[in-house]
Amino acid sequence: MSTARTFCGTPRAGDAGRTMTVFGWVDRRRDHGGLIFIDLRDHTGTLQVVIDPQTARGLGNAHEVRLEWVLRVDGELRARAPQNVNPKRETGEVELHAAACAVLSAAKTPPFPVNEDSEVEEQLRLRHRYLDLRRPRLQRNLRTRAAFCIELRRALTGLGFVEIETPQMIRATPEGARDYLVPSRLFPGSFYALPQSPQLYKQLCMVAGFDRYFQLAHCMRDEDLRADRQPEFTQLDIEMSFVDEEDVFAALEQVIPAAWNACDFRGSPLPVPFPRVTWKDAMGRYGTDKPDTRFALELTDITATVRHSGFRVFADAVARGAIVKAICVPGGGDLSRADIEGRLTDIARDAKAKGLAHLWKRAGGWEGPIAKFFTAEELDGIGAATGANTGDCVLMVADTPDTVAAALGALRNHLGAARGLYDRDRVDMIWVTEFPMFTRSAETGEVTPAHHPFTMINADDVGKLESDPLAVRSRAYDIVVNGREVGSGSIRITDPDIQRRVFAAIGIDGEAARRKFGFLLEAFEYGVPPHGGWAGGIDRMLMEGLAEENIRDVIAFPKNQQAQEPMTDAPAPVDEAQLRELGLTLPPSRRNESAQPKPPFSERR
RNA sequence: GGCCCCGUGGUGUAGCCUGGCCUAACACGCCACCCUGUCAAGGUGGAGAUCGUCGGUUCGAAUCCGAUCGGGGUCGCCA
Repeated sequence: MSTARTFCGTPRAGDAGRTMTVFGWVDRRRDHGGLIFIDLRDHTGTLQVVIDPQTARGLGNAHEVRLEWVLRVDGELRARAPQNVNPKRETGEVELHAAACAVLSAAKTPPFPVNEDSEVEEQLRLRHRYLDLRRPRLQRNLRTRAAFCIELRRALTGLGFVEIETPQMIRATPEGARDYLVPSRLFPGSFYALPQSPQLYKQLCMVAGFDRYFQLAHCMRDEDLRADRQPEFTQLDIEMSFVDEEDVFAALEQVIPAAWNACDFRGSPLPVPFPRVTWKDAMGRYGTDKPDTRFALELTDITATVRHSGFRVFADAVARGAIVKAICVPGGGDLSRADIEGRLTDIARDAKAKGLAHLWKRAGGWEGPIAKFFTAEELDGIGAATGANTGDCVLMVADTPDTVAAALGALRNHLGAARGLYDRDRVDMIWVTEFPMFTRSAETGEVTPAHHPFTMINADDVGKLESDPLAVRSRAYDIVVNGREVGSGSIRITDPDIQRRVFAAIGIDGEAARRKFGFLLEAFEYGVPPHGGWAGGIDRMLMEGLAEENIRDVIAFPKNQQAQEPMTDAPAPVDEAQLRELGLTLPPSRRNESAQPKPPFSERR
């Protein structure tokens, strides 16, 4: 088809009189009997094609044309009569009078509307993803995704970053998420793993002298899915040599806005530099390490105020070492006792809090079932600490610092969304810094790295590595957008002594370290530059930019919640011969499943 | 693995709480015919659903109960 092609969305009044050829899908048809209008669609928009008796010779079958048929139309573009102009349409001043119309492909009636973004059951959309992708919203999302990525590449390349591909089949590491494994044919019983991230390879690139690396890296993690989590996703991965945090921040504050602003996300540029909050402040003020800073509703500590109060629940808890914190809901006077003791208390309890106390500040003074337990001074103190005004409601939780943060943080997020405390088009992209180096695992009680074990620690805390590891701050940092973590990074350890002591803190001795990460440690013995980097979820950034609530809507061919792909029915059993070649045998209980593939989606419902 | 929500023609919904006027409604789509200026075209007529599945309660179940399957959200999990 070497014919010069005109895109459907492009002709304007000034093009009237031109003879042109357009290709596209039938978006709508309006058949008046003797006169037929067809709106032909491609990715640029739609163009009205007119088939009338004067020009319709040879187009006698035009009445049979249906939605989603693929047509080629040759004709003359004409200006519409003034009364026929459609101002709602980009191409509304013109129309193409068909001289010839070729059906390149007929189409079955689609299983759901393609010419509009109506709600459709997601499984059906995924089953016919090619039709879903043909619809306007996903066309926009994926084209924007491509634009975003090309701008990232442009900006990074302009800053001297080198794009390097790292392997997709690598050695499994037991740490972190569950690996997807790939069996080796030549070494039966041995497996590759698909990368959870290119972490170690990019550090090796630093050793290799590629002092500014980047990659739009595919990462695979076999964990349960969420609205913002797919088993296979894409990270903007960068690493830089001879840098500290400020250099990494500066690079990303240049690169991300360059791409973001080129996409005109939500109509406004990203504020630069990104505001910073330390992990400690984030936990204290917002109750989470990924705060949504679009609204205030901050946590305030009222432990001292209620320590000796007559409200025994608080006083006794504080005596046992608990803290008490509060959030003040502006205008929360409209929260009923049923609201608070129902939905809001459920949220607090889900976060392990034992309960949720509340006080209303009314015109006549403090009210609520527990108001009577506090002195006037204590109530004034709570009011002063929380900044409560008449008409507000103060919600309080007494517990361990972690539980208080989790409960009030969850309430804060809930109330922020439910009460519309922020502009929905606002985007807050912030740094969270100074994460703790280690956390204590809830179930095993073991000390584990909060980020990963190659993260450098704060120089001031080196002395605490053995004596008080949980107090050691790391040089790790996250980027958080509207309360969603989109990426994290750190300055890495290049000092063998520090690395050894960090491993020791998490129970990895020299022998284990050599076994697991020997290639990295050995590489570091040959001249390693100080380095650090960052990796961020492209999909999540696009979600925020495009205001999409689900990661699947920014990915061309995503998996469903069971990590299946309904279009191809992956994963699927394989032939016995394939297994044999790989030296694999399924346990008898699984053989039947293997021998009898699941019925295809169409038969499964 | 836990918890929550959803499942009704091709699509999206109503009906369900309070069982019987449901022989299941509406919009879009689909089919046929009419129609030369529409653009969410219009008009007339039509086809299309054993209400996810199985079981129970009942004289009677889309509706109540139980189980199960499928989808989504979430907690755990995601160094």
